[in-house]
Amino acid sequence: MPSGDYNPTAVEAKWQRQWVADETYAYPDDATDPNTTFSIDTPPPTVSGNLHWGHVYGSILQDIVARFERMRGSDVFYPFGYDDNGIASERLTESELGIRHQEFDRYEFQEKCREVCAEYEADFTEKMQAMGISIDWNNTYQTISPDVQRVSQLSFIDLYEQGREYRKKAPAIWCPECETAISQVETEDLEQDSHFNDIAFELVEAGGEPTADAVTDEEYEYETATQPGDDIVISTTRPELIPACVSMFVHPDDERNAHLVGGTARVPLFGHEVPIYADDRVDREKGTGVVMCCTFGDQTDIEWYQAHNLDLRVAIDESATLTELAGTYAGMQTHEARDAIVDDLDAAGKLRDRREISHVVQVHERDDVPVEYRVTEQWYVNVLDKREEYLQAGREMAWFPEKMFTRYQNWIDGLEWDWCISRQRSSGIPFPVWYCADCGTELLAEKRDLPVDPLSDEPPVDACPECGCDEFVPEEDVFDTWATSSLTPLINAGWDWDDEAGEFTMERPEIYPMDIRPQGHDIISFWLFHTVIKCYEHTDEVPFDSTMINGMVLDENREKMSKSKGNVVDPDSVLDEYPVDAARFWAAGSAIGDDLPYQEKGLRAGEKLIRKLWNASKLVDSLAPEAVGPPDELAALDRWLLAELDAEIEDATALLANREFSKARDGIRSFFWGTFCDDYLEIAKQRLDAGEDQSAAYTLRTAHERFVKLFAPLLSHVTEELYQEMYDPDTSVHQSAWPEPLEIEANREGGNAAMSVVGALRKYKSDRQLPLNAALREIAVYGPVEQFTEDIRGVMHVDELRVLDNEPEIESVITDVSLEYSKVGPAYGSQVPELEAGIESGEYELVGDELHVAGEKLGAELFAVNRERQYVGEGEMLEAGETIVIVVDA
RNA sequence: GGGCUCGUGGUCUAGUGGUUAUGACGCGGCCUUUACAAGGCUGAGAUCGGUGGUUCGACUCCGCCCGAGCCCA
Repeated sequence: MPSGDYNPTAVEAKWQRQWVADETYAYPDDATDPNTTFSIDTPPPTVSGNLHWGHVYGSILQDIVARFERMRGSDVFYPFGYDDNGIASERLTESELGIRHQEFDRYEFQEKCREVCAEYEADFTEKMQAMGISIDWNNTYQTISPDVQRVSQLSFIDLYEQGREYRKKAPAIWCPECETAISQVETEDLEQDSHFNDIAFELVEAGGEPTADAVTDEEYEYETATQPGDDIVISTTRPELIPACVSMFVHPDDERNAHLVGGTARVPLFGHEVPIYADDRVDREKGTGVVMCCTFGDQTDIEWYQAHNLDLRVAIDESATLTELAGTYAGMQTHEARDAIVDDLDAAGKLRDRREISHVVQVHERDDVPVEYRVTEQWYVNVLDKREEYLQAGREMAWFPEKMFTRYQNWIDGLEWDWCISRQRSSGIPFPVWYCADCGTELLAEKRDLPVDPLSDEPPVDACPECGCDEFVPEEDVFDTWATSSLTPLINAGWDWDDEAGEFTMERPEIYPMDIRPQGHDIISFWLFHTVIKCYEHTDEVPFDSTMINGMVLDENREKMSKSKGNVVDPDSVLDEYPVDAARFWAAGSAIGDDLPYQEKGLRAGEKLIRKLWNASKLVDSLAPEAVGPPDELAALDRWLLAELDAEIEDATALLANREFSKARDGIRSFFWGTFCDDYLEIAKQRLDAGEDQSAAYTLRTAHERFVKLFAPLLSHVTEELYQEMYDPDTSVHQSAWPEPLEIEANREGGNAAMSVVGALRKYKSDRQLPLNAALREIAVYGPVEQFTEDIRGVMHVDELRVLDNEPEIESVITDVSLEYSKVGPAYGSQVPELEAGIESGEYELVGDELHVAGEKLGAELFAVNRERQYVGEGEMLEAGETIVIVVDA
């Protein structure tokens, strides 16, 4: 039985261990009915570091949903995965061991990744279990495991067979540090200090005659080139790219330089001649109006390369080293070459100016190294051709909150590239592909053989079906991380290929499509999108019935947490100090989709609620220690409490079903604290102290058990302790049934009136600095409290309470007339100010139940008369809403 | 630069056209009612980011501006 102070440290740890040992949250083996399963597809955390506060927040929100749906009777499928293939995990391994992947044989490096990830995963698992998240620990996966590799390769082959993948040699975004292609979504902007270098190219031949304006433009820093041999000055932050220069551009509206179009210029130091074109993608705001195009400095260069069919001059290789094309600079790193070329330009008199600027560069998000653009052969998934269909797929999901669908829509609207899924990395899932050494035909593995590794496995044929050649080149690339982590619904459902039947199958068809996909709003665009479209292509079904989008966790000052700012909240130190249930209370304070600042006072408020629940439970247990059956007749106050609780249960259920955690939490909390503890419990205590009272005992236990259940999804540990101590030592509260309304008839109006009488008497005593248990000799009440007089008397220590049949002697003075604007507005429109002026100046009359003002007659429903009531009889009158309380004799 | 979201007492937050704007934390005052003083009662504290507009009426709808977050360029 609950006694003493609540000890969360011991209690929480006890249940956490027991839940895991008992497999309390295991998904039943025999579940087969899609209508009674509730499946959650959690995005597996990328194994790239330790658990952070954002994980804590997101996990708790998922867990609240899981616990709520479980109590509502569903077989909840709540798996857990680790995303441990891909660049993030490789980089973790490199930094953890202080190595570079290039230094090792591929398999050796993979082994090291497995070892490092295993340590991090074990630690992560321990922490998730120490938060009591109701994950089914029998259903876990790692994206690098052989069975997931099989799913991933099956997905590749299926999409290939559907004609939705292609291999192409094209400019791709490249990380020179990781030495791999990366996708657009893996880049981010970074503000960097740099220099603008004004470099003089030599005009070889103009395309036409310059206008008079061109030559005399005085606003311009440099003279316009008009004659062969004149300087054309360009500004660039990347002078090391001039060996890769293939053309120059001016804006079509640029009259000053219009004559250059069609001509050619000579690149300084390198001497090659490049054509000059017009293109409206030239930024006229920055630089000199003339720009160079190199293959490749940025995305515009790629667009120009494709639009104007330019040459390809590759001056930078996969490791950001200059190539032979760079002549004497070959072998230098880009930053070395940059300095050397600037020095040489200066020496040659070609450097006109050099000034410091700060500008935004595209970097790889994993290492902040500026990306390059390289023409390489990569695999792509078609996405651009089905935008409308994928948008429709997104529309078919329920979005919590709805407004987040816009993110998905904007992402699709802005798509410009197909999805590059190949990576030139060591540790990842291999493409199940070989190429004919002779004709290049693509040969895919047989589905039954998966997973395969082309580097060690043989292709499925002895000779090329196209040319008969018997030599094959294995594909060395591996899949992009998201090519696999976008398959989690299929991984969870046990998607596979039945070779005999020649069809795809699912081990757990009842969980697919999955009921909910929770995630942060930052990953809607790539992770959610990719998951929706890939699963949709494989199954012709949208993989999720609903998606729940949580906001970001911010620091106490509402700023984003980041290591560089040093404002990161460490979960371990918070959970050393506060119970997990307190963190759960804090997390449940979020409106879904909104960002939530970490607030220590939020955790303290959680602690207070836990303590209040514990203490109230102790009192309930001491007042009604044994289970009692329903009495023949429930007292009016008990019916009132249970009916009010019914209403709260209906509200809370609807709110939780709609993932409105904050409102559900605050509603349950304030009803429990205010109505149950402050109002009802004080009275029930009096009744039970006075003697046996089956009605009160039954109501106390019934209501309390329902509170324990209502709080269970939110405060999962303390409720488990209370439930098993007080109600059922053999069942977890989390496996018990969510409360249904009892639908007891009650005089709710009378009960509420009685509570306002109690409130008024408390205020009366408080105002007079009396103790709350001070006795009052006699009071009179005018209001519907007949059934509650004994309750009021007991709790407020009133000797005599009379209920008045008639309104007591009251003199009322009209203080104001207020209009019912929602009715007056539509009816009188622009006349409203006249009515208001009439009331304000007192030029109105009350005739019967009509208000005559400004020449209009307003019916009773259009206004209300406010009166100040003054009691003129014996004793003192207190206001208690509609009810009147008179303290006749204190 | 573009899109989306957010801006409400000192702090966090409810409130999408109509009384006196919700609650919590903090703050002031009072009260030992044997579950809880980490409690109870009560009080003060907000020109609802700014500015124009629509409307009889705007925290709420629209335009612009400022600030923050995310995504994209």
